[in-house]
Amino acid sequence: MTGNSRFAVSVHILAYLAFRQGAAVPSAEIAGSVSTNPVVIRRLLSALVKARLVSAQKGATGGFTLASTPKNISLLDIYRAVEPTPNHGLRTFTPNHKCPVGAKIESILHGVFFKAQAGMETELARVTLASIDQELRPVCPGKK
Amino acid sequence: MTGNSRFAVSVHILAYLAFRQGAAVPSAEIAGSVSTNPVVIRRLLSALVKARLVSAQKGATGGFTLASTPKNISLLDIYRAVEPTPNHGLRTFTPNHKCPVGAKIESILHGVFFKAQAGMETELARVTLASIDQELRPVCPGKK
DNA sequence: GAATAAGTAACATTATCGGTTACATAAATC
DNA sequence: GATTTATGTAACCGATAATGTTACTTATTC
Repeated sequence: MTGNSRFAVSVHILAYLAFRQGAAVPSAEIAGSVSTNPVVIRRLLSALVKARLVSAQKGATGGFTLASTPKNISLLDIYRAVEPTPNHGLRTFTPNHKCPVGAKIESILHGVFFKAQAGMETELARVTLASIDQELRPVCPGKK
Repeated sequence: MTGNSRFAVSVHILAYLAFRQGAAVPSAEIAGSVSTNPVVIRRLLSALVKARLVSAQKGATGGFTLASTPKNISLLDIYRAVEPTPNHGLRTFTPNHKCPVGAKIESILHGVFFKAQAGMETELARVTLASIDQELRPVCPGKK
């Protein structure tokens, strides 16, 4: 969870694809739902395609579709596809190794962050696209 | 966990104070261990003092000391003191509410992020300054 | 009153992110 | 096969945020 909206938008994208039930959806349509530029959507979809969560079809009648069933896609899958390796602020953190504290704190912090990250990912792994789709659908049951 | 190093540096600061065992430590000394400017340290300490984790003393012989024993300070306490309310990228996320997906996804994501955050905080709550101090100390057992 | 140190405002620098334009590539339809 | 539609990316701009730095005020000790 850095400060960006990549993960949030990506979940929105996949939720939208699930909602459209297998139709080939162009980036412009998704952008309309997210309220952003189609290129922003395509950038994220590029990562999601590489992670094999989504399939892309070029050309007229082309667009994006889910690569597996919503039940088989967890939010952790999405998170890992679009979030760069979490650095948790250790990017610019270079303590003074001549100090006994500075020398050891970095590896200690790595351990802490690893556990914190694992705790978060456990929760993300519990949620599937199918469960989100369920939350989404009841409100508009007749949608094609 | 945003993208900044506030939390990492803050843990370093408090670990340093624990290591110095009750001595009044000036910001310049801490800055030497962290390898940064004393003002950066004081800025974070300002938040830590407000959260009652640290006491400050002005003037000659002044400096900072822990406000409670390392055993009673968890990393979650530190996290909450220095990290602004986590927004997880929902800051700039304003989907199209006219779309059935855009209308509901925001509250769904809030729920997801809340759970993910809770999973992370549970892990941070498990770690105390005392346990970090223990990891730090064996290497230089004779330090005053 | 001299020295030390916290507290804080102000500013510069840099990095990152989101949005945008532009263009190449590919596929379907006429 | 030309037109249309859509993905795939590169390139750039502007806003925002984080970090470092200078400078100055306030408070305390000696």
